[in-house]
Amino acid sequence: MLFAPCSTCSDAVGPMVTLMSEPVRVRIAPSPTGTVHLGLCRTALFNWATARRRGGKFILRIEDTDHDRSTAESEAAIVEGLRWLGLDWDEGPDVGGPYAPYRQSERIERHHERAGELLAAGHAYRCFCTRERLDALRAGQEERKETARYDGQCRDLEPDDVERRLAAGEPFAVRFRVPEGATTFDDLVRGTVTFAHAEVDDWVMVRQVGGPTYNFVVVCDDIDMRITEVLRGEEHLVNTPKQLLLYAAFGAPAPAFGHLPLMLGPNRKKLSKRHGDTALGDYRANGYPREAIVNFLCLQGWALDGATEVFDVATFVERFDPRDVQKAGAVFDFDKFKWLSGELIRRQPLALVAERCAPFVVAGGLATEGELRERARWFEQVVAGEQERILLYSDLPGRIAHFFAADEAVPYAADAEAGARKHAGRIETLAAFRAWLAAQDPAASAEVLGAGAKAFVAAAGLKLPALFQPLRCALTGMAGGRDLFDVVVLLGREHALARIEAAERRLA
RNA sequence: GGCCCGUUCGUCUAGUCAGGCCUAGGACACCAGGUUUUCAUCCUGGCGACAGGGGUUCGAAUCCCCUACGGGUCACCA
Repeated sequence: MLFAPCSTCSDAVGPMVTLMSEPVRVRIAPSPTGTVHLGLCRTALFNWATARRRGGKFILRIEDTDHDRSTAESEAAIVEGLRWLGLDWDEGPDVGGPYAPYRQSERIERHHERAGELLAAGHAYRCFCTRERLDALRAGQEERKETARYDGQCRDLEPDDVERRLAAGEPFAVRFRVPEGATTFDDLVRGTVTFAHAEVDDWVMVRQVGGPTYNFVVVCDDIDMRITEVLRGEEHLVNTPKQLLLYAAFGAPAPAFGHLPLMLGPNRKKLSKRHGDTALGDYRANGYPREAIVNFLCLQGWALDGATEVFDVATFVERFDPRDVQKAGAVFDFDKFKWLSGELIRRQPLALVAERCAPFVVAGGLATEGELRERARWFEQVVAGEQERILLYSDLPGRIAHFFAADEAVPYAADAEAGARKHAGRIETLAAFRAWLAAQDPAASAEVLGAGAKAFVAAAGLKLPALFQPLRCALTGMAGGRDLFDVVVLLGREHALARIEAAERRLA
């Protein structure tokens, strides 16, 4: 439908808006009960991409209805962690928005109000059953190998009876009255899914003590916040009929649902702490670039074109469609994650890599932040030689520690020293090379020194390793690594000479 | 156990909706070469999968059914 152009504000806004499909509103609704799990990050990423791609809104809502387990620290960690990944939200507890508050614990009154509506309309009923009775009921059902479910004892109490018990102050829970029939919905990821209502229990919406439960508040809030699409983990698939029934009871349009495949551990079960790190903070602390984390998370259940593995988040936003998401669970491949990390680091600008590595160098005790800043150009050159060799930012300190060592005490790795000692004439060769190096122009470049060194070796009638292996050990104490003359230049000639002289004693 | 979902190389996946373009493509890992003073990068090659069985069809990884296996979920947790 088209609107007649408004005379006072006649631009394209009116018609444009109506021509576009209704703006999508998606959300991520974590419970602040622990560390920021990678599964949450992926769900957030997919929802965020949905909103950004289609010009909609992405909302952060904190599900802290479990008072005992929810903490402010955890909420802060979620906000901080998701932002660190590069996600942003249009509405949330920290940024506000038109449907505030965005913390469920602050919406309790509204939930009670909504429960009252369902009670009044007969879609819900009060249940006076005690915990003991329910426990006994379940125990009996389990013993007879029956499906544990509520037996409907309070489903059709006489109104008088209810009044009397209320007046007597008997505590009650509110249960949803599940109707006969079945619920079918079109899952964005899985296609048509059907649940028979006989399988859906008359579940508790409001506890006797402790307030409204998840399945109830999530729907209340999603309705109030005008959520149009729900992308969440597959563990929620079985909750969907309960929630759809609630939308129907409220007479509210239901959002589209899409259930993402679970992220699995090597044991093919839900990724858990037992089989490696699951918290975003672990990867962050281990030196994974945020870009690699995002890229890898994209690859868990989704593929760009089946061939391109490395891509940026803008490309993901441009191309992501929940309908392309894989249905089967994805086993978390730690090796590939690490490979991707290295791949991303190699593509980053040198200055950025240096900046990201610096904290790890400081934490490794090699230098202070101030020292690195003072020698920023030098440090960048040090990083330059390692950029293509490290997989994680945290790999750097171990690889460049020798630059910070005392010349006479460069730690020699066993394989480096063994390689050096293979050469019988090593001491003489090193001494001769030291004399040669001392005679070179102190400002000579690595290229010039390298070419000169090769000529030196040839003139001495040696093979290249006869010089390079002992020399590499002398300068770096390592068996492999960057161009040796880069090391000489970075070290400064005096230090290089001192290290060679020390090696002449240490390798004797 | 009931219900629901799923099943392509060891792993992540393309191809499945619109059956022939698939003697099933890419990536990680692994193996073998090459490049490099060394290590890493990089290049080349190799290994390696449509869970099984029926059907529909001229033709099935793709559609249908059954079986097997795997996962999720069965709370007054979220």
